[in-house]
Amino acid sequence: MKILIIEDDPLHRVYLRDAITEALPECDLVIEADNGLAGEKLAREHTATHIVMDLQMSTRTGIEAARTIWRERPETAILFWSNYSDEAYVRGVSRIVPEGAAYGYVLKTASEGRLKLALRGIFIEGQCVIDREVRGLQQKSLGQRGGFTDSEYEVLVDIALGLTDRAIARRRNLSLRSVQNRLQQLYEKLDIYRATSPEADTATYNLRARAVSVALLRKLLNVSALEQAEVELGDWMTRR
Amino acid sequence: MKILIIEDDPLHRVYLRDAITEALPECDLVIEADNGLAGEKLAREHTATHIVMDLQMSTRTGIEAARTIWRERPETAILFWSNYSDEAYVRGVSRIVPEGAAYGYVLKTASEGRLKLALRGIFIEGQCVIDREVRGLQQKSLGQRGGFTDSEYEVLVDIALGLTDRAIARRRNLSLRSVQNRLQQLYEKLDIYRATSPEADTATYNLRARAVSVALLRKLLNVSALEQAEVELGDWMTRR
DNA sequence: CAATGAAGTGCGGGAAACCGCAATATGTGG
DNA sequence: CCACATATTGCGGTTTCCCGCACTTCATTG
Repeated sequence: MKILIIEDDPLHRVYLRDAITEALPECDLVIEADNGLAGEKLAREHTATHIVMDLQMSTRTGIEAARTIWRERPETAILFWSNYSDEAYVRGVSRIVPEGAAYGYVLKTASEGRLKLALRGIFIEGQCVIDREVRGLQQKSLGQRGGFTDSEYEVLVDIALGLTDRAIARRRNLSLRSVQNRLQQLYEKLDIYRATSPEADTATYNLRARAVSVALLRKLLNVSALEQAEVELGDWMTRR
Repeated sequence: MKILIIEDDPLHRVYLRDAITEALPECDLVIEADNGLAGEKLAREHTATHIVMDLQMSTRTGIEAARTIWRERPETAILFWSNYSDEAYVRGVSRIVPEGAAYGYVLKTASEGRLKLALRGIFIEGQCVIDREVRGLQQKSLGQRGGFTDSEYEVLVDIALGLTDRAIARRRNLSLRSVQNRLQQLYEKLDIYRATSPEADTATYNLRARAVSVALLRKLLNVSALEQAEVELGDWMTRR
């Protein structure tokens, strides 16, 4: 059994390697890559089917690497081992996981025991192992209560990129008014109103800018999701 | 000689401890804190004058911790050991360093040799040791060329928080028009114009939203700087 | 099939953002 | 003191944002 580690912090890499050899004696080979791109390459060369990776790497995000790897071999088991439980990451992962693939999401703050348990669960038992902290987000983001629909998330990203209502309408094939409707729902759910307390003589917040701000502060968005969206936007702009 | 480590990642903590004991045999005591708040407390109790800390911690940012520590004892030598060289961090640090204090800024990607050299330079020789990658930013941010003045940076933060022009004017004691002028300079420097290529029939970007976006993408702003600014804004709002 | 509800669209208007122009500080060096 | 650059302010006007209101789809359900 062969396991591929994709992780850019060398300290975390040796920690992972140790945890793996202890938790999985049936593993006889551990390969390592220190960025997403190299990870994709190694996965292809070794036809790796068991991978542990960080999200948030320089040359290629974990999400991106996982997507191309899963596109080539959807049965690959991947454990995401990440510092953060931002909604943007969780949403990004659950958006790309193929039907029936075994995967996991555990935080780096988890104990060594939890990590080892997840390793066995995913790679031996073929289960999905998701940390409780992350699980909470996942529920919320897919279910209704307080969560966001995909279309709301879309406009959130679009205004975060700085697009005008009109540009969003063009991009998403909607009327201007529909875009504005979605924005209003978004403002509603983000609770942008309730803004300032005392004399409401003049508004203190620009709604769209404020929405981006609170989305960032509440970890609904993060910068690497933004980077991703930026290149997608670039594609779209040149394509037309 | 006593050294205080403030760092939330346990792996990095032991790595640091090892590097310190190897590079500084004259050091006979190493104390550790795993967040900024605990770090402040330990610094006070031990009257620590030699500190190595991470920026980017949960309970209290490195910047915040350093500020209170330096306020109490400005001659403290602090080495910032960070993952990122975002302009927001560099600007934050150089904003709070007291006159004549020894400090350093080295990236976690630096070799162990560089780290040890910095440790000796700062704690023994009383020098300032700043990594080249960081140095570049520092030049740019303080000097003119392409850099931002403090007032431009201020409005950048304000629009990132979602404030309206009027609200910014009130907060900074300026006229509405002055705020708008600063914004235009900001847009100029961020190169927001040059935006879309072919048919400029309608604008594709909302300037203020786009400005925040590119500032984030170019690491002129980051989320923890935003969080910081958000609480300052909260203070200001209640105070009036 | 009628009823209910959710999402999209058009119209209209008030508020904010964006910006050119010009007058007035403020300040720095000769 | 004057000359010059820089920053601030006011005015006016266009564009975009924000949103209430009314109408249309379209799907779900009893």
